[in-house]
Amino acid sequence: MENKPVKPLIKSSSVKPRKRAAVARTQLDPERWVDEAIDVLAREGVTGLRVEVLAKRCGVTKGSFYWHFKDRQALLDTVLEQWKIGRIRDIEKTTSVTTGQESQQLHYAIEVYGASRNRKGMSIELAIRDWARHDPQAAAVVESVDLYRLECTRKLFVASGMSDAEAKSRSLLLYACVFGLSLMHYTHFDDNLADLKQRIAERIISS
Amino acid sequence: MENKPVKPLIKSSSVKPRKRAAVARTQLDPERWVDEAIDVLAREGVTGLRVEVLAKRCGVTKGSFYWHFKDRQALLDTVLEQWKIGRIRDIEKTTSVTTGQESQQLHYAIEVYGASRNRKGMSIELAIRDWARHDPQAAAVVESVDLYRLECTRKLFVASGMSDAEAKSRSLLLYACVFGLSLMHYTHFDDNLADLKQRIAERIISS
DNA sequence: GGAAAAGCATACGGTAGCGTATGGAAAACA
DNA sequence: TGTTTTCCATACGCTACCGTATGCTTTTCC
Repeated sequence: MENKPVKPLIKSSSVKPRKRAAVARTQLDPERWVDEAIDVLAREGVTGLRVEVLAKRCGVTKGSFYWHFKDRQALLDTVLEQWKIGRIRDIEKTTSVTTGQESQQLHYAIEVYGASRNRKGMSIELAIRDWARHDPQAAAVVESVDLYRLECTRKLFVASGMSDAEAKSRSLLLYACVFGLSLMHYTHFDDNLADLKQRIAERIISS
Repeated sequence: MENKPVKPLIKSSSVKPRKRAAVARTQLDPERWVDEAIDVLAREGVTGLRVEVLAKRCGVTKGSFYWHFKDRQALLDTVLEQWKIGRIRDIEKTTSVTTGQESQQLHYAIEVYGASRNRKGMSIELAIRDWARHDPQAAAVVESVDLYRLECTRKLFVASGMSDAEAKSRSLLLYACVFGLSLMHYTHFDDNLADLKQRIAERIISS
């Protein structure tokens, strides 16, 4: 008995090109909401993801939000789904091999996560993992992403000549270390962190 | 111009033994509040740490809370401080060496954090680390604990015959891996997780 | 150009949370 | 026993949220 119009959570990205590109009254599509949501998520965690706060960031009121989304949970679902899609795409890009370069590829994978330019990506990662501690749905998404990642790097280790069991353990060690490092505060542990990281990467990858 | 009585945040644990051990109206000391707070923190994170919720768990109203603590922040401060003290004490216990057994000690350190019996301890750890992402004060506490831990295991690696630089990198790798693993969802990655963990521990510790 | 739909604003009711004010009961003290 | 502290309950004002209802304005479509 829905008396409200059907609200596509993600507008079928097909058509409906808006005639006016620049307009006073901003026309929002759900993607905009999701983008802002992920930004807030990175900064404040899932508990900071509040409808009215988001609306203010978008320059509208919640009247708009509740037109695009059924409720707050619907937004959260979309955020999770979008994150998952983005991660899978990213993993494939990061671990696509040019045969014989598996070691470099693995080093690159580590580097990517540690890079300071990727701070926001890691913030999202951590926020979602914290979210997953209380939310089964988020946990399921994290698990699927984890398994996909682990599988991709496992293949790289195997391709570089390791046994399957060893490759699996290295794969797990790699990601555990990457996320663990982003969780720690070790800036003042040593004055040559680059060397430290280099040694760690070697330990994870080299035979 | 404080018209309120001075409220010791942590009661000078000296005296004032209550005559009646079992009494209808529960007499609460701040320790009780902190214990409950840490429990809630483990379950729900710092944002779930709300005064009235806590009061209900203690079987009182917030009137009691605001007698023991100036405000919510005062409780949070105490929680952080108590956690820090507990961690330092724990680290010393875990890494106190009987010379010649450094390797075993390091294996034990890894095991302790991964153990399922220690689930709550790890939940607190993760909750506080997430807290530290938004709160400089929590970040400072985490950093001091991290540096202390890193230093303790570093000594163990050195004692087992490694160079200082190598010991530092192993120390960092050890804790990063421990925390990283607790952040991941890899249960279905392999059907022999014990073997996987064993290999990882070896990789971290052995020369 | 007029009807229909899309997109948003405004206003409302309701809950949960923080912190204060104040009073009352129980314990300690004298 | 009477007074003073301790400790807690109750009641209040305030803010930040969520979700709904309703109406206004702009597009879209015929």
